[in-house]
Amino acid sequence: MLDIKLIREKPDFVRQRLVTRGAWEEQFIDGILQADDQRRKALAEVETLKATRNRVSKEIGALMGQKKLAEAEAKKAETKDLGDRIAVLDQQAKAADATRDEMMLRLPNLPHASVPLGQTAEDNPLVRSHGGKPEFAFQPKSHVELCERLKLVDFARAVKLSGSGFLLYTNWGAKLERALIQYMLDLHTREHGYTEVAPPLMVGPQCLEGVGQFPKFKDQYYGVAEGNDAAKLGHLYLIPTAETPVANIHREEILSERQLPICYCAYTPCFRGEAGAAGVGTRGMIRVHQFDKVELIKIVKPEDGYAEQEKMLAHAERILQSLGLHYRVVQLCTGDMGFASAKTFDIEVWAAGQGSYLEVSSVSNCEDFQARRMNLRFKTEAGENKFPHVLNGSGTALARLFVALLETYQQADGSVLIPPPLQPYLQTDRLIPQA
RNA sequence: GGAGAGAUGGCUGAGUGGUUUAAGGCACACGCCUGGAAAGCGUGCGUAGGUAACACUACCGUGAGUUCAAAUCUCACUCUCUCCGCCA
Repeated sequence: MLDIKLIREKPDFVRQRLVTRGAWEEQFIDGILQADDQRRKALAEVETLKATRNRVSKEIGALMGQKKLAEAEAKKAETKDLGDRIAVLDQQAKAADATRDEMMLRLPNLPHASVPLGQTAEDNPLVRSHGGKPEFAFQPKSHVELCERLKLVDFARAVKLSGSGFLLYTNWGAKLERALIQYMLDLHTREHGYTEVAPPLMVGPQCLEGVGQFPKFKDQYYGVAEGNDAAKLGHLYLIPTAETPVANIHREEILSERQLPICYCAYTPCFRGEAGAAGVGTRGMIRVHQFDKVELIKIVKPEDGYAEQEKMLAHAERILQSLGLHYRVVQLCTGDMGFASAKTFDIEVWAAGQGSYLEVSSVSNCEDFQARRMNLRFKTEAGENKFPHVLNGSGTALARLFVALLETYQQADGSVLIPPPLQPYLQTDRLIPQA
């Protein structure tokens, strides 16, 4: 959520920044200002009336104490109709408040001044590239073929269980998935200073609203019902990312400055309806309804926000570097950024079988946008309450990383080499085709 | 699912209609005292809106209601704890 004071004082600046994102929501600004004005006018009036009422009520109390009942009754008559006017104005202020907030929740974050202007992913500048594309003396295979030959994923039976867009990892596939998760958690907790958490996989709507997934993208997530009670549908949602529960851990709290920065990492499955994404049925593991991810979350002082984002990006890159994968980092342009983000870097790993780069990480600083929505604050040494910056980054997403590993390390004989960091977890240095 | 108890500021804990616009304690900050510290003493110390600054307004789980006046009375809901049942 944006600061209402900023909208009030610099509406044109806010409008202009929103337009750089291609956000049609800038049209809400006039409505917000109008509702805000109505709210403030109603409040100013009703507060004066309440002050009067409080004063007279106190006088009545004093008169009753002195047994001056007649005078007390006279005073009561005096304030009799005050209550009705207060009720009406209270109602007006509340209605204006609700109208304002509903629109405020629909405004995306403002891009940081350093974010390049652009409309689509085509306009995202390359930041850097690491390693080079692996070269093969043979035609590299797609992960789908490799998975089938190595019996790592049973695509057909997953469909039988849950429909398209789900994966059934088998044998070494399941082990490789688990090894990757554990390797990444170990690296981030041991060497990058993150505290591991294992959050709930179902959350209430306030968490989705807190990080900015609601209300705009409400139709993209899985709501769950308890038993056959359809009335309970929508009380809980399957998390689309660990960001949803983990960023909300300290919602509605006032942290002390000494606690910052708070750094969490979490492994969770992620559930996404991907409504509107044409042909989820894209063969393979690249776009699925459920995938695993190790997520990084930081809550930091505003002045540290962007330095911490660089560090988080380096932490995610370290995973790919240590696994010997070729990747590139791009910065998202204004038009391609997510709803809550002020500045985002994506990491894309090279998938030789696809002949393309796959997004495996997105590292965003949401500044105080989410903190405002969650009412998450910290108290400075000077005793002032401020909103911290909240950062999230994938470190990294599985499925696609799995794809890149297989396609990068495939050999002419159909086997796949396991890079050294994963060997202790798997107790093998290669996967060999099954009979 | 059944029965009971409860929800007050960072914590603890008083408060059953009007000097409570939340007592006392702990913790915290500053000062005095001290060679230094502890103890002791003094001052300050919730959140948000509002103001140049005051004033003022709201908030005692949430939402409605009664009243001139609600932490306090009424109703509904939510959550927590204890016991029972079912269950991995």
